[in-house]
Amino acid sequence: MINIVFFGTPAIALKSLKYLYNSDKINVLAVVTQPDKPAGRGHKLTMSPIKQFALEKGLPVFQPKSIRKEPDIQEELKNLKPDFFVTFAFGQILSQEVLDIPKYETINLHASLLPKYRGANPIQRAIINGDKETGICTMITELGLDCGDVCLREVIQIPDNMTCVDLFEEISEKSPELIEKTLTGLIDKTITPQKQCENGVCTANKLTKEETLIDWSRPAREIHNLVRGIYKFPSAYFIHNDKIIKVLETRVVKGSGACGEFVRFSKEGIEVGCGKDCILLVKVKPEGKGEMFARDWANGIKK
RNA sequence: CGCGGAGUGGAGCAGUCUGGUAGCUCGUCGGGCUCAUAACCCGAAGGUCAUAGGUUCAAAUCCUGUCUCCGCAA
Repeated sequence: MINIVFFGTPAIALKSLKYLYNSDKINVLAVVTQPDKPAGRGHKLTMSPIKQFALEKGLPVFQPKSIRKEPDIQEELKNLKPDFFVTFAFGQILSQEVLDIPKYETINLHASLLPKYRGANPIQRAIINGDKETGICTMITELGLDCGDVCLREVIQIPDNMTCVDLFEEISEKSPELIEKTLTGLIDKTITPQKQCENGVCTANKLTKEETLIDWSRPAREIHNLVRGIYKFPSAYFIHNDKIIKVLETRVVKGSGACGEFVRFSKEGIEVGCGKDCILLVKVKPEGKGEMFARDWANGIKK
């Protein structure tokens, strides 16, 4: 039985926690997650999906504002005598004091093929950049940003119209077993962590508001990648009559026209001119409205 | 009580300020035409205007409560 403490916050890590909780090789001692935060409309205090699960199962939950600065919680974790810490989208930087707590190592699951896309936003970046494949890695956590030695990796293909929701789903499906294999492999010494090749290093920065505004002078292909890369949150958008119009689904089509101009209305949607080719708007979400087909939206705006 | 938008035939919208016959762009159904890359012409069906009260001779429209959906922000 391998004793672990699970560090995680958002939904993508939930399947992994469930899997490890139900595994007969793993014993989850406790869960560490971000503090409850006001979220959503009305600013209701909301707990993370990870905390919700932990509460249901009666697991101890720790919610440090910053784990580095809370020796009390560190002490409590030490008393649990964990073999490993497992982190997956936890959202806080660990310190050496924290890394020293588990008997063996701290294992992190990172959603990219390291050393590519170290950092905050690997999943969406892979799609936005038009990559054909990405993946998941387990690694030994060290102090730097996602720079530790890699234990196991798994490649995931990115088909042409995959959205980041699809990719999130696939990653959350495939991660649990990879984590379990990593833990058992490290115990059996069948896994030898490999240094990351320093050549291919690149970081995946957080998205800025500016990036999510569609620039019609870009090639249609790039706009399409942006749209599917940040579907369905926060979504790429443009402004029409002072309203935010979010773009949820697009296709690249042949054609030409002035950048940002509605070139053609069809049964499929609205074709808009771009830097190269045209982008077909299929589904949109105008400010204050629900999701709708672009063709329906067009019915309301044309005079 | 964080700020704000919206609920009108099957879809997307206008009409609400300034109360007085339910309108537009589509879809559907029927008929006609056909060269038409959003086909075109003619016709029809389909709405207790989210919901509950109130004001009024008269409410989609003004007032009050409730429900639902959404954008920002975090």
